[in-house]
Amino acid sequence: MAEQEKGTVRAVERALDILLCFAGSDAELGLSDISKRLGLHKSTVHRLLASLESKGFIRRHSSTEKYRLGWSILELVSNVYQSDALSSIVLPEMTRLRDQIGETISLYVRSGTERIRIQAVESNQPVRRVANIGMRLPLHVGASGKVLLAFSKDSYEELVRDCCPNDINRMEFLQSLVTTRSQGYAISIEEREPGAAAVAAPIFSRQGDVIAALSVSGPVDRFTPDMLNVHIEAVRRSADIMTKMLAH
Amino acid sequence: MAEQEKGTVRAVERALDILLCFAGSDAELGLSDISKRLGLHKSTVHRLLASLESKGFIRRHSSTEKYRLGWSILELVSNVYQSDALSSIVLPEMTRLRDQIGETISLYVRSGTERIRIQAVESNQPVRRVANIGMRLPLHVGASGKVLLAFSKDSYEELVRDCCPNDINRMEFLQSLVTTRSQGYAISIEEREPGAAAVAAPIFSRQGDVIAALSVSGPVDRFTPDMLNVHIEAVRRSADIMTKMLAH
DNA sequence: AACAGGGTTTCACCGTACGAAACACTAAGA
DNA sequence: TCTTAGTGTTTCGTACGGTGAAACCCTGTT
Repeated sequence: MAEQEKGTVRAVERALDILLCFAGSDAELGLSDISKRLGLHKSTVHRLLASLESKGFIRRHSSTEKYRLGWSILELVSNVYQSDALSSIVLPEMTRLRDQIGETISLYVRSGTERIRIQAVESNQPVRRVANIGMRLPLHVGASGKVLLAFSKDSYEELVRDCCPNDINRMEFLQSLVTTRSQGYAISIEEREPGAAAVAAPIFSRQGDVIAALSVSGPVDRFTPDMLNVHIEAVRRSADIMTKMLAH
Repeated sequence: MAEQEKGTVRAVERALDILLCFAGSDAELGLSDISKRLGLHKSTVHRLLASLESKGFIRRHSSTEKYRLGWSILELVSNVYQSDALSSIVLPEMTRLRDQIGETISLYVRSGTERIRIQAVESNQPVRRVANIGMRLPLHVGASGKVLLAFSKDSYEELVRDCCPNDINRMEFLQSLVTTRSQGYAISIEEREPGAAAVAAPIFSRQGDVIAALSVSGPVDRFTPDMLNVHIEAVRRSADIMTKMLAH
């Protein structure tokens, strides 16, 4: 479990860590599962779960008696999208782009040393990229990660220090960012995941800051050199349209 | 703010109450807004917000400096749907029903004395019902509420005690539940909201418990007596199909 | 019967969460 | 310019709330 930051409430952080145990694919968890996972005493977890349950963030399944996420999360999710003009404004264009090129479209934002997929429109093809909203991915690999970094206003020193793992060649890391920046897009061929490829381009705010990466992704065998050029052209055009949309 | 329950952690409940301040349409809130709304001291709210922010449940907007929901909510929402077989399994049938009759389709579950819309497929018509997922509504009014109550295994005494407000005629309340139960569906004509009408039917679990209400809703002028019969027939058939889907 | 593993309850204690107050900053009004 | 109002941030003493430990309860397995 993470160390407590200054000015925060330990009990609250612990409760939120419990919630985040469900951020993966675990549908339900028992009290002991959580206790072991977080290294907290059973009675502590019991109380924290009772608190989460009292506010509807956790519920117990009627037959298994194990804990699941509650409906309060749903109450909040509408607000996430309402308050985030970005993903709702650009959704129609993402859908259009998906229909145009037939691959899965995703929108990523940066959060510290990671990127989060905040919106996605999946391909309709039988074999497709599954794009779970809310998923966190490393920034240093993948087309979208490279775009978010390359167009970031942080210095290269900061980027290397914060986002480049020790087992990666720093010069190559930087070079890929420089390349991405001059090209205006980034490509990833099985860089993050075997069998998957992606092309990404940056979306800018009114002030010229990169605020998101728009990504086209799919099975690598569909990303032939010819198709790659088509995707690059399309994703860049759409990202430009979105940048303009967000300026109004 | 609600009283603290036994066996819960006050600090955690307070933090979750802060999160639930965003369950409405407030995109962003200031520290003082929250402090006033919940009756908590500013420094308390400050600490709780720092805790929520440390785990990504809250973020501060770069220009306004006010608080908004964070991306951690998105991380959890995928799991809500994955772990809730109900809404993902029945979504295709909801979409088909929407395409068949052209009105907004919603799925509600009961949570205490309220119902929550856990899934929705909106009409494509220019004038339509907007259906925010996660929305909480009272159980004692509206077609879906009546369905959830009428087919509940709770005794009528319990239902009246828990769900019937004091300013409502209890005999009429009970009578509407008895009617709903014998008909197998419920109708609401501007009962919950001016200009809106709905028809709802129950979805049952394998064990015969009502687990959700399937609702068709739209502008009341479109719910003529003829259309009403069409909607009743359609929603009941779909609810039956869904009940069978969930049995496998 | 014993054991394991799930969750629930009780209790002493101490350190964590709290409220109060001061502080810092900005904007608006006189 | 000064004052006031309002926002958020920091500091500090204290008491009570959160904690871990242990016992307990229940169910299932050997």
